[in-house]
Amino acid sequence: MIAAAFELFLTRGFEQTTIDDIVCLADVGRSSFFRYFPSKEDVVFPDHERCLAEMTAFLREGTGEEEPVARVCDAARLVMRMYAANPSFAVQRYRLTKSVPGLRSHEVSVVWRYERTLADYLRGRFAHQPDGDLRADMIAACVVAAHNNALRTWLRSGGQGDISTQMDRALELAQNVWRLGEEGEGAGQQEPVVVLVTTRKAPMWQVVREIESAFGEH
Amino acid sequence: MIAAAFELFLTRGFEQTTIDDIVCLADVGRSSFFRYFPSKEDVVFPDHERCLAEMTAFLREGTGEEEPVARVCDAARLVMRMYAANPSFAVQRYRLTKSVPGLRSHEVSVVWRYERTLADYLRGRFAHQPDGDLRADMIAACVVAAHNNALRTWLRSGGQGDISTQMDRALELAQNVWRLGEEGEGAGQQEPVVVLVTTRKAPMWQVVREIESAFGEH
DNA sequence: TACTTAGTGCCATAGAGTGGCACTAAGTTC
DNA sequence: GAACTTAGTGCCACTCTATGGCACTAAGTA
Repeated sequence: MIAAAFELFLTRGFEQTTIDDIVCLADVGRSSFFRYFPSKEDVVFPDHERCLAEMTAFLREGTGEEEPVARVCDAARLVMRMYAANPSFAVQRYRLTKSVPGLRSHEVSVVWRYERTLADYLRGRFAHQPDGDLRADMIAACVVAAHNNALRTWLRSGGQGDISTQMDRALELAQNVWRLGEEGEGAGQQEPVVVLVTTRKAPMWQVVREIESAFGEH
Repeated sequence: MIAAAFELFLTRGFEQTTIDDIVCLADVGRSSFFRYFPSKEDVVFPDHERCLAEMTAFLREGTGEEEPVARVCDAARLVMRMYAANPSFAVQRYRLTKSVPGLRSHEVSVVWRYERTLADYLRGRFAHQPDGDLRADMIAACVVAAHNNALRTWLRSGGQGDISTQMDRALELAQNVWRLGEEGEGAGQQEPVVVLVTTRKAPMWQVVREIESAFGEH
């Protein structure tokens, strides 16, 4: 059915293809189509449901000791692998999705479910932190954006070359942004820290005066 | 029509309400409905199209001198103000959207258009930077996530109190994360900076020694 | 042989969304 | 003032998605 659907979608277009056309070509009954795919759009994304379940399981099976951001990055890589497992199919689907608004919005809501899955995991990990929910949502959004950026770059190039190196670069950037953020805030609230920022050109007497005023009565 | 639709949606449910029901109650013709709203879902989000146009215009009318991240945060505030202009309507819509999957996915694709608008603006501003597109996508995703987090918190509380303070907090966190990221990379390469990190408990002689070693021959 | 159970196909139905046609009300041109 | 555009509206017919009910087959089971 998937093969038949794609053949028709790519030749005569998505809207121009009816369910009847597909089931005729695939030689199955009309109701069988809807038994496997909830809607016409779903035949274009047949493996997302399974991948989403994998991601949920992957995040659940952690020990709770892992670095949270690294964990969601690894979870995002599951989606990447699903695309990379079948490059030509992925590229065909990308071109189709790009040109059909209905498919695009369907894909967007699928992506949103991935993002919610990641965010819910992070919310659990950040439950103790102040602004934990906010940070969780932002990090999840960041990771998904990085993932999609790398994925789309690869898809635009026709599925040539290696995705994983570009994906690593993108996810690493996301990870760095949030690693720096956590160190700066987390440690800062436990114990007061004095940070002096100046240039080498500053005269020493001025540096010493700034230190004295920062330390106060000490 | 909007009032009639919401009255029916809230009493008997979204799926249980047909277009005929709405146009009967509103006393208009059936085709008039589709002349104003492309789909049944769109009657729930009547002002997003206008708001999206406002956001596009706001980002276009900039001089190009503004801090990019601050600019997209201000753009996000346009959406907030649209919700805040009519709190009771916003809360009704929130409860409706939360419970109807079809409306939820429709809202998600609307949010996606906002995110793309912000990302496209940032891509333009970061055109010269390495990884500009990637950073643009991630920042846009972050800002949207922060905005939605604050907005949903406010909507869950029933639209009570002031959104803008919570929104400021959320957007400021997003801004800080990306400001720190840029300073660390961009400014750090232009001029060497000495950063001294220590605690108040450290004895002064040790602080001075660390300063001397940091400044070296100076 | 009779009885479940999963999988399938066929049929009827509701309802979304599209397009065509006619009508009205307003302004416009001659 | 009469004929003519133009926007806005209502009505109607039609296509297609999606749902649900019913019957049939095949395979295993008592």
